[in-house]
Amino acid sequence: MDIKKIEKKWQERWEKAGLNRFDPADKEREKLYVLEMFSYPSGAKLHIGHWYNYGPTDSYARFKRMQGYNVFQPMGFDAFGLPAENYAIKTGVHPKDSTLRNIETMEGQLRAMGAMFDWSAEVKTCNEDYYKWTQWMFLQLYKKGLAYRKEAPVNWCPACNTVLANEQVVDGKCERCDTPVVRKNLTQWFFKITDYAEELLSGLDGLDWPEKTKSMQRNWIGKSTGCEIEFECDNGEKFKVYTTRCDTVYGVSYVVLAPEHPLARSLTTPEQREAVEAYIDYAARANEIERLSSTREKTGVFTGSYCTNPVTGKRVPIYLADYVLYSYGTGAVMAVPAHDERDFAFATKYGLPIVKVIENRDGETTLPFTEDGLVACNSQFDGLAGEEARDKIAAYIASLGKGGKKVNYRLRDWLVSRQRYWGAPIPVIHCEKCGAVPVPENELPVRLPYDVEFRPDGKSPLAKCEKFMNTACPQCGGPARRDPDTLDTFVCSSWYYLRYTDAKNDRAPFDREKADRLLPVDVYVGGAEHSCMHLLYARFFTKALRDMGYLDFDEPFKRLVHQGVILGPDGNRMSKSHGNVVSPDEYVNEYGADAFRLYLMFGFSYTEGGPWSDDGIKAIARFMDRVEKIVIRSIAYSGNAPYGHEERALNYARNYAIQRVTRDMEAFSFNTAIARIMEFTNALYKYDGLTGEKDATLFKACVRDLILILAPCAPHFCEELFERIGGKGSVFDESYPREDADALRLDETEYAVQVNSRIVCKAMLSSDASNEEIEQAALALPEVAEKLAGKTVKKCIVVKGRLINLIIG
RNA sequence: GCCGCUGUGGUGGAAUUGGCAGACGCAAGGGAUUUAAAAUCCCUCGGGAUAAAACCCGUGUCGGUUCGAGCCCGACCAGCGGCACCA
Repeated sequence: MDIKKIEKKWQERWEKAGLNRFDPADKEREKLYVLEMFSYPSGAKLHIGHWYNYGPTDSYARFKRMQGYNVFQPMGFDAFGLPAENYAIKTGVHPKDSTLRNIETMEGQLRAMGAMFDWSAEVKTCNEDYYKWTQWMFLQLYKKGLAYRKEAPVNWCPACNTVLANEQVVDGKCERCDTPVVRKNLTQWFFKITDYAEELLSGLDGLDWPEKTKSMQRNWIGKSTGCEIEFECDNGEKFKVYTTRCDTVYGVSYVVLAPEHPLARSLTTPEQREAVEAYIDYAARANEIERLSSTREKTGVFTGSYCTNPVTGKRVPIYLADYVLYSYGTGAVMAVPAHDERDFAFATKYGLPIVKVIENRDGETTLPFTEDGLVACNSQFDGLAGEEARDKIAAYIASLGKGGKKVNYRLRDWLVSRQRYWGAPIPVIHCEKCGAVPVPENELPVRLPYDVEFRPDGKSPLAKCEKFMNTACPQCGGPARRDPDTLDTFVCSSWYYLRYTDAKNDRAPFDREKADRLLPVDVYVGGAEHSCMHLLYARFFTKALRDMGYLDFDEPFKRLVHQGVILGPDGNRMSKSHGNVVSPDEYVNEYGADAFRLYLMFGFSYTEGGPWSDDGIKAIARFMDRVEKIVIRSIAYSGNAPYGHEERALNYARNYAIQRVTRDMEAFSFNTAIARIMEFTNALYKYDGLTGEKDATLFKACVRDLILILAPCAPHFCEELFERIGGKGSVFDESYPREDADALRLDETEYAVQVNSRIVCKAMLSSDASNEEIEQAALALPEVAEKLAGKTVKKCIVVKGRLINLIIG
């Protein structure tokens, strides 16, 4: 078979017949939205990871199409982002030019793969017709109060004199120059994802996602139930602390505010002023490496002020320490050194009292004792423990009007500003009179200018482009400046699955009816590295758009599958620096797209991945060769043998294969699906090799089914074979074979016969025998009789169709 | 430190979810065909023991539950991934 020729032939036919497209007019077939995470065009070519993601998933989509679904499988490009910009900085090639060029090659390669992508729905996030709507999304969130601006610390590289994205910070250092990154306060745009923390958490329960991914998201959201407690300072100022251990409130020996806490300075006494200022300065300068270290010694400073524990009435000193995070809870904690390791370390260092108020129920109480125990502090709560103690004490605090139960989340609001060029400009205008004014929707898109100096020199690249920056305030008409920042690329990818449903719409980001019809995505396939970013952001967008009335569903991705990672032959992640990158191209050239896809499907457990090895790729070519040969042989097959034992065996093999392959394809268990197809092929060879008259009708029907069940996994190849045996039109317009339950019902089943749980022999027993009959048959076996000699059967276990176990003694 | 996952032949990986461990392949060895090679086809292929069999051992380690454990429970070891001063 001339692979190159048939690939081209069928790809053209599919395109012409519109076979790859979702048919919106067809209301008969049930829709099925199969989505692969779109491509990131940072390199010019498809790598094995793309193939591994898209090839097998396309086979799944084709399989579902044959099962009668109206399948929608779009593809596009996540085209904004740092790599293109960094490449530009290095080489001088404009990000737009390199990106569009990369997209063009990748698109060609994706088409050559032979996947049934619906290219009529293609999106490229860097094009105006897309980012216009990304900006529109920003404006809707802004209107809804879900986008806001505040000053926040960002990663700053003092050597490059620029802000870095989180992804650019590797082990606390700048990825380009290895300089430790420091924090710097800048005014930034945020999305209020925390408003949805609870729903993002509870919504996970109903999703058909890998448990690992769900637990990562749960962890990331980090719900914690605790208690807020208000402390009043000597000067009358009040602040709240947050604790999950309000049962230890009787043991508070000091309180700590984060150095950034707004009361930090006002609570400082004149004598402490100098030390406090020095400490605040020190904390602000602490670099990422230091901050990341949990073994770092605790530091802090006394403010000079005191406040009162509302439960005990005791006065305790107020400290500042950077082991308290301003961004979590209230930015202030009560310190109970006896029952918290951090407080214990701090109190020990600064000579603060350590007061034990919880006793270990089962043994000695060695401090710090951080587990649940009995309250023991001469209070009305003595003797209570754990949750009960916390409930009662929280209720008591609430009754004092000093706080009460409170839920907190670890999740932070999403910082979306980037001081970068290659992204969607933030559609906001800053006016001296009116402040931050959103760009009116009818003025979108805010175009990203082409001629911009994007080499880093400490300023946002767009800020240096006067033509871009200078504009008029939409509110007062006076001179104003545009926001010089661009949106995080994750904003672009948070709604692309919606745009696919209506990619050409120039009046709206998507049509509600179309979106509601196609969504949610039925199966979403992509790498696990996006567990806490993209997948969480996309869920947030869906929920926010729902609440704004643009959608009618709660979750974007019903089922999620992560393909594994194909590593280099040395077991390391493929990378240029490791020198272990394997290119798919040479294999695709030599063996063809189908063989390469088949090999990826057969050689790995899909969700596991593993080190690349081409050991078996020849075997796949051999397998395809065997299939082709038997198909050709079947064409001239003749014979009219009566339906006998061999025919039944062949028909069994056929139906067994259909049954198992159907199940395995559904489960993304591609390696076993192909193993079953190989077995069926072997059965055909076996039948063919028999002497005597053959049943040509059966044989041809079997060969036809072989082509059909293999078709999703080797599309061009099977189209060609289907045509050879006289099939009309596309094999993908055929129904996927269904197993015949009768053919799978055998008269006799092989049983493993055990005596005292050890296998004695095997026996063919009637399939519809009762347990008693099976037992009798087993007892009649000579091997069993031998073991039984003189002993009695105490128990008999029968597993229908599998084994019988006689317990004797 | 916390959370999660994984551990099966020389090798990639299976195992109907508690029921014959090692499907399907690869590699290896032997044979057929061939002047020869490639290709193709057939046989063997977890370990031990044996002339061969019966038999014994075997799913990271050690225990447990069960008629029966790769699968469930407990403790540990190793590797991978995520989070990490979240009060």
